[in-house]
Amino acid sequence: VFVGSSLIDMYAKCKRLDDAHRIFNRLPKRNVVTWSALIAAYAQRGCAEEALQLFKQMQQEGMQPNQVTFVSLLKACSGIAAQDRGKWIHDQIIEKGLEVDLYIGSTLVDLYAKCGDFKDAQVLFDRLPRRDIATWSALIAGYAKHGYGHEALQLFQQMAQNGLVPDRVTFICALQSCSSIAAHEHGKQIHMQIIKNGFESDLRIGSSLIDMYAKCGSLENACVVFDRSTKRNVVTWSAMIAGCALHSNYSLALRFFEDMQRVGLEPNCVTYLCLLSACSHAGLVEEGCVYFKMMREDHGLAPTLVHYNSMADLLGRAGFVNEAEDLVECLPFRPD
RNA sequence: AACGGAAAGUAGAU
Repeated sequence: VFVGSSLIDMYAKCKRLDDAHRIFNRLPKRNVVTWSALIAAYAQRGCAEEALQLFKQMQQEGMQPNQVTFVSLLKACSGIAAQDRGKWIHDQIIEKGLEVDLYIGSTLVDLYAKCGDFKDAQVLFDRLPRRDIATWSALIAGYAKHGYGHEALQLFQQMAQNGLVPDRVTFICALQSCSSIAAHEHGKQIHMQIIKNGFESDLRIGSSLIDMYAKCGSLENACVVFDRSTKRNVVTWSAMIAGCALHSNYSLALRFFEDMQRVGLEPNCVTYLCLLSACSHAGLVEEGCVYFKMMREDHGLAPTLVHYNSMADLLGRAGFVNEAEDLVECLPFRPD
């Protein structure tokens, strides 16, 4: 049973869910870990229906779920914002008296927050006997995701008052909260805390900082963060190009686009989207068309629906309404 | 042997 469960986990972590399920079907003996491993695998890959289906099958066979099983099931529900299904799982958790579990509590907060039900999320949060940094982050991220930047930042401060030290995830959530409401001063303060906590060289924190400053109106500070950074990857550069686009600074965007290639980095789909956005904001139709071609011809990147959308935006903004219409009609995708 | 907070950081329109 141990070997079988490990095999399922291994195949799942190699993204080979079919093989994981095949192993599962062939096992002569299964315990709660075996079931939970496969349910977790589906939940993590966003296959909520499969996870819930397995749970029903598990119950039919009389196998009792444990904390881990429930956490994975809740995650499956929150992944597709299925509050009704989540509530159904929640009821069973209450029946078993498992709501007090730290992981289950945090995942429940995450579920309600992701679904935008802040009333239930808050009530639950308040009655949990144990909370850690992930519990707080789940609520903060939920508020930030739904555009409640002020509430998110307030919680972030409250968390510190409760003696909890933010980690990378919490900092990124806090920075995103600042971005969403252009809270420049809060952003600067959080930046100082990041330095104090030694996270400034983190790649993800770095691009979040660039994004935050640009969205808070300071392309200058975004450039300062970029210049001071010691590690940069394609996301760092793309965040910078996105910032230039937001500030309608096409020439600077182009300079970053060229420099990133000079240091040996390949632009990806998002990089091109940032660049197209820069062209669009600057009204540079010809340049935009050049880059649209270049992404396939020079970098082997097939334009996706969002790239076509961006081109339609570019043409439409510049007054080429007919051309934009033609583009939408010839779309190799279903338009959204 | 299985589990929680980041769409794990960057992009369009509104």
